[in-house]
Amino acid sequence: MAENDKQTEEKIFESATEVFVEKGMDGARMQDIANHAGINKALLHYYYRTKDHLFNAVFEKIAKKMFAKFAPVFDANLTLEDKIRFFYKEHITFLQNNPRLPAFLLNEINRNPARIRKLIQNIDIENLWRMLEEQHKDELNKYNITRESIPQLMSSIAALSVFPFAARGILEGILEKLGISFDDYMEERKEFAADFVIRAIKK
Amino acid sequence: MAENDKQTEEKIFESATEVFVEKGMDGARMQDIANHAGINKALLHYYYRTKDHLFNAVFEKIAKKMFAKFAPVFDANLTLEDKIRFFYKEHITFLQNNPRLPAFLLNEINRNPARIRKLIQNIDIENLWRMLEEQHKDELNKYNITRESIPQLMSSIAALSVFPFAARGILEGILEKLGISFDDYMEERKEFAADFVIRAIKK
DNA sequence: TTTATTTTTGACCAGTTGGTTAAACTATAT
DNA sequence: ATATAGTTTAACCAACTGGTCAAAAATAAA
Repeated sequence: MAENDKQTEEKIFESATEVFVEKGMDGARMQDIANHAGINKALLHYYYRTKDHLFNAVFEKIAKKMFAKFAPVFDANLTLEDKIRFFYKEHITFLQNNPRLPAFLLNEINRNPARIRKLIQNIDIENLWRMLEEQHKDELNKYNITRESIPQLMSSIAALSVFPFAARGILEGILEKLGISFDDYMEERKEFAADFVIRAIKK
Repeated sequence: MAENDKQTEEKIFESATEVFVEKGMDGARMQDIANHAGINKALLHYYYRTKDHLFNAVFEKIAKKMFAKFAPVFDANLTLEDKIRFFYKEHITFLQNNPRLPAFLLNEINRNPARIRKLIQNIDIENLWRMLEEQHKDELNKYNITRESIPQLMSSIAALSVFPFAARGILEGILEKLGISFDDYMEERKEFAADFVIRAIKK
């Protein structure tokens, strides 16, 4: 019964995602995932042979979902500054809805760097730079952006939105003492980060 | 024999640090730590009653070491811009020598946010702001820094140096395709991050 | 040397974990 | 209805894990 199949398999996948994201690969228990899905533990192994298989399926989906959020920026028909503003609005909103993803991904990537390599291989940065150069060739001379500085710039842009979520546990503690909620801080950040980057790259 | 005591206890602590940082609390095995220290597993429990005790000791020491690196910036007798340059030089050099610390700390903080709260409570941010205001009262009007934007600014500054290490697994993969080594990227970053921040805060 | 104290060890244990298996159940096809 | 194939379960297992304990070894005190 393909219908029920999908239901069960999906239920397993969703439960696994929740448990893995919260506890990490090492901390997650197959029994937890089974309970969470309301099924027998053996059924997990029926659909996904091992814990590793299940984890890899979950990890790959999440990683792709995360990377996909960076893509739209490059084909949007906007000025460079508006692209930056657009990116932070979109990306931070996405992370607000999936606040545990950064910490999960960073941790698992660190635990097994090889796993992410396959996904990275599909990214063509040279081409990315060419697109950027073409789309903004007339306004690019107003900014401190060169082909050489792209890695530094890109990682800085990502850092400003990803880091606060990855470091939420500390940040929340500090903000609390100042009477600021993490949500307010993050909402404010959409604009702050964009302004920050724009000023930093302006000649 | 207090002499030998210290030796053994220290050897355990160092081994535990290495294993915990590499594998995390969940991934670390007491047997691994014992092997690493060249002693019997029961001896771990003799000095540190449980895995939790041992982990907490390790975690607290590392967290304090990490936070301590932020402090010198506030009492150095330098202009604001030089303080920023000084910070990145010092902080990134420290992380170059302890490249796994960011991922470890972020992960464990995320796994148990309560643990870090105690350490944060000692930080007086209001006082920090007062110091900054006093030390740089004549040059502060040249920058876009207000009491309200301090959390956004501070977290941004930290993000630029910490994030690349936390995301090393991804970053290294991307840099590799461009023929850049992580070490070169990180060395370059000491200056890039400082310039980036300084331009971003300048009026 | 003898005694008392501390440090270190090997053997062991109970609980947990990922994974297996044979049987029961369900749905589809003949 | 009955055989067939796919789905789900309860019971089970071997390996592993943190932790214990009594005895041995090493050190200090008498």
